[in-house]
Amino acid sequence: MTQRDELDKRFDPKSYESAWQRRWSDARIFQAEAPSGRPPFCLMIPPPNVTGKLHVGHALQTALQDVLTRWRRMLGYNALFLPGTDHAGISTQLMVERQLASEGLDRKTLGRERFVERAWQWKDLYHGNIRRQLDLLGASCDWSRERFTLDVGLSAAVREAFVRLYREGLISRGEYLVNWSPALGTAISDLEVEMKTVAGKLYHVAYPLEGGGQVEVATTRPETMLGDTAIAFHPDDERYRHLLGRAAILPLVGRRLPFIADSAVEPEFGTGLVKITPFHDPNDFEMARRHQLPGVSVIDQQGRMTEAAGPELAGLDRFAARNKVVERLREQGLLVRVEEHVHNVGHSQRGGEPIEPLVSLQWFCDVRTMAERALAALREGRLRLVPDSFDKTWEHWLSQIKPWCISRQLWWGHQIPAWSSPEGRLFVARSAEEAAAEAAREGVAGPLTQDPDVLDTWFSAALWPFSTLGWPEATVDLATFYPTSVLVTGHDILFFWVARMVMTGLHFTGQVPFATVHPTGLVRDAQGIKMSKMRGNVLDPVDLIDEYGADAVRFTLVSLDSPGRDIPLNREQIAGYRAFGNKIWNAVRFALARVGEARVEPEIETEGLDLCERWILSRLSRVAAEVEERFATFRFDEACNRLYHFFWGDLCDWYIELAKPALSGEAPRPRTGAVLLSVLDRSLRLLHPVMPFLTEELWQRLPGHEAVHPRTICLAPYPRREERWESAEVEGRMEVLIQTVTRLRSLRAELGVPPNAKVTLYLAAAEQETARFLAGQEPLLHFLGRVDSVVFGAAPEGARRDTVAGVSGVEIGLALERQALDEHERGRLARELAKLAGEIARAEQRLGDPQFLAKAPAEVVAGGRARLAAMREREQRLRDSVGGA
RNA sequence: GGGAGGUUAGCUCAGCGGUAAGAGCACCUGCCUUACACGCAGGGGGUCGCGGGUUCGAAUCCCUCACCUCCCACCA
Repeated sequence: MTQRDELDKRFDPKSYESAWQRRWSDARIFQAEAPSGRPPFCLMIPPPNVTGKLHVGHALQTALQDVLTRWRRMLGYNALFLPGTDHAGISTQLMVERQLASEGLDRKTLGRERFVERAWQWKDLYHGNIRRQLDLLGASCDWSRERFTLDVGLSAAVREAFVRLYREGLISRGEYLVNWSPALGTAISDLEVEMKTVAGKLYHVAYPLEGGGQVEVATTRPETMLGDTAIAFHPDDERYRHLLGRAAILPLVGRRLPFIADSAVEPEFGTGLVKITPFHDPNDFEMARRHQLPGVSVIDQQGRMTEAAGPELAGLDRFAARNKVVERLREQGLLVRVEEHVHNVGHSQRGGEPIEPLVSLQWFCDVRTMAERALAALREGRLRLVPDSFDKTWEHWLSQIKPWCISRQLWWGHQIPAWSSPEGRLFVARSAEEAAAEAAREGVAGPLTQDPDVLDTWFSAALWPFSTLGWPEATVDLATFYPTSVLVTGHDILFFWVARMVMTGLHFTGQVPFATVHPTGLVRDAQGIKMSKMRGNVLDPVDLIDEYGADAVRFTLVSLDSPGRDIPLNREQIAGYRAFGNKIWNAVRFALARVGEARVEPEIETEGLDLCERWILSRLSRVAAEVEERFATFRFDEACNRLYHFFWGDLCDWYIELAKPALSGEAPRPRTGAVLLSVLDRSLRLLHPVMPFLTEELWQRLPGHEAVHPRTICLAPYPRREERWESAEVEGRMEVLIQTVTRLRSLRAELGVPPNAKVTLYLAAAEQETARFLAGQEPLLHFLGRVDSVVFGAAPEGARRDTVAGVSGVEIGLALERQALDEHERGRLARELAKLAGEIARAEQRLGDPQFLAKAPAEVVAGGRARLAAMREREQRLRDSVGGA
């Protein structure tokens, strides 16, 4: 693509991030093919609210989705990351209503048609925001395939699905008790009800018995008693059995309440008698059905008392009515007592107020058989949740699923494709024309009116994996990309969305819509506390990107995705990964300045290379294998960890340092520059799915990168394991060098040798071969250990000596002027000695245990012996140091 | 009431039978060593929630308890 010249000393993500997103977009790099000869990889975005703003949870999911997509794309898949947005019925409608209110308007006066127009304007106004934010994050979406849940195609899919389910008898309309949100003015599904623990009161009320006497009934909602139609007790409850066939008189109203026996009653609670209010309590509704009891609606859709509640209360808010009822009962001496009572009350998730169970005419979807198939899919392994910790939750929820209330009394959404005639005949059809035609066929005259309700937003979301690809039409996209590959989404919408997609997917396409689901945790603040506006601990991804760059934000989020865990996000960590970006930047800057005419080589063989080059290639192959394995198993945290330590530890701390003498001509080695460039090329490619911008920016500047891919790193092959590069022997030898240098540095620091002091290093190795090897590394020892001369052989009397940890038989010594150990150092050595003595004792005991020798594997025993020997050697050295001072 | 997960360094978390327990950040010491002070080198710090058990060997497996999170749930 485009290449710029100088690599600025300053690492500034802003200088290239948005530019690359634009170039990728202009070049249509992320546009998927259909049809295609390549294997498909397809991932659908969980459509965010079209008028919303992305939060860090979205950023996390998007980053993970994009890592998977970019990784597969680089592996040669025909990758599709399909973006889109959701019309989000309730919340969008609320936003538009709020806007209207600020203009002194409300939706009722505006009328439905104009209100919906306003909502579309609102949608158009905000629509671009989501894309802008996804672009900032670096999401490699195919925007030519963007969808919106309320667009023409998806609306057609929704009507098709509805009509089919209706004709199959799985969707029906009826009057049932539903969760009603008075604030929103609509029914909501069970999932949208949130239980909250509240401190309430339990009122004990005396109900007079017909023919004298009274019984005591306990209730938390006295206002509903006006709708009582019976009193129930447990069938085994001896105390009340004699009441069967008798009746009580409802206070304040005077209605006759028969007694019924039902095992749903808990005899231990209260008095063991329950007042039955069929139309305002779900239990009572069920009980009333079992006993053919009538119901009375005493609360309306605004949460106010109805005429049926009597003239005094009619029109009063339900909570005001509660007080009034209590007052009247007290006056009449029927209030026995009131106790404090902590209990759970269902609240409307969106509206926030206590829901009111009430009876209304709604549409329901019977999902039992679909749920069974969704359960079977998981049990049979056609669907996998990774991690599988949600399997049980899935099982539990789906196996006791109840009908889904899919109608909403809103205006923004998919209007239900059902029309009724003046006489009330119902015609469910894909369009008004189809409904009219059907009515005509049936000889029904008169104008048809469409059901005013809209569908639950999750109904259209449930079709997302296939509706976005053109279903119900048999499109090329559908054939190419369905079923999709992976779904990544927050575990909080497992039931709202994932389970429903699986159900509808199986029902309409016969296939699980995705083979694998990766439920992510919720992003929390640094202390692990949920982010909320009220607490003021919300981090806005756009701010974070502005401050640290998208790559750092992505790397942080992705590296925190541990299985089944929530994600604690803090700025320090992001700053740490921005520093990693800076490290990468500078490593490349170093290489560009030093490699001369060398170029990236698409293929590299280890023949003729020196140890250092063979070592870094061996490490590179291993990290490629590890990363591939971790990506494939959704261990993004571990993948990031390996990449980070490989690049910073192996590549920068060691290889680049080791390459310095070679590149400056002090200790030339064959092809160091080419290896360095080629390793950087592969490293950038390995990192690209997580840090797309930085890696593209730098990769484009590597001389010879065009040989890997002519245009972009996005399409360059993802590096894989190269077994021919791997060598345990090479890594073992390098380990000797690394440990020797490390020990030398420690010794210098421990002895307080100034950085610029002239020092002679004495080096002795027990094994000939090791000695020869170290002798060959002399120039590197000078450079890395900052010593002036190296003498091979035992250190002279009086020198400070030490053994190299982890490498038996290598001894180093520093010839220094004799000086007394200071207190600090003496203390340190004494402590180390004591610790070592303890460890030696433990190791000796273990190795002396016949049980251990007999039962532990030979390698473990051998390893223990070797370690013991090394510890004894070190102990001796330490004694010498302390004693010799 | 049922279920799931957690309790490891000051903080946030990895590790989940092999015996010296890891990372990042924070902290301490010394360094602007010719890529990087968003850096380099060195270092301190943990009886792996408590108590039992299994095992030659347990942070890792089993059990009890404690505390914390979350999900589901019709004691009015």
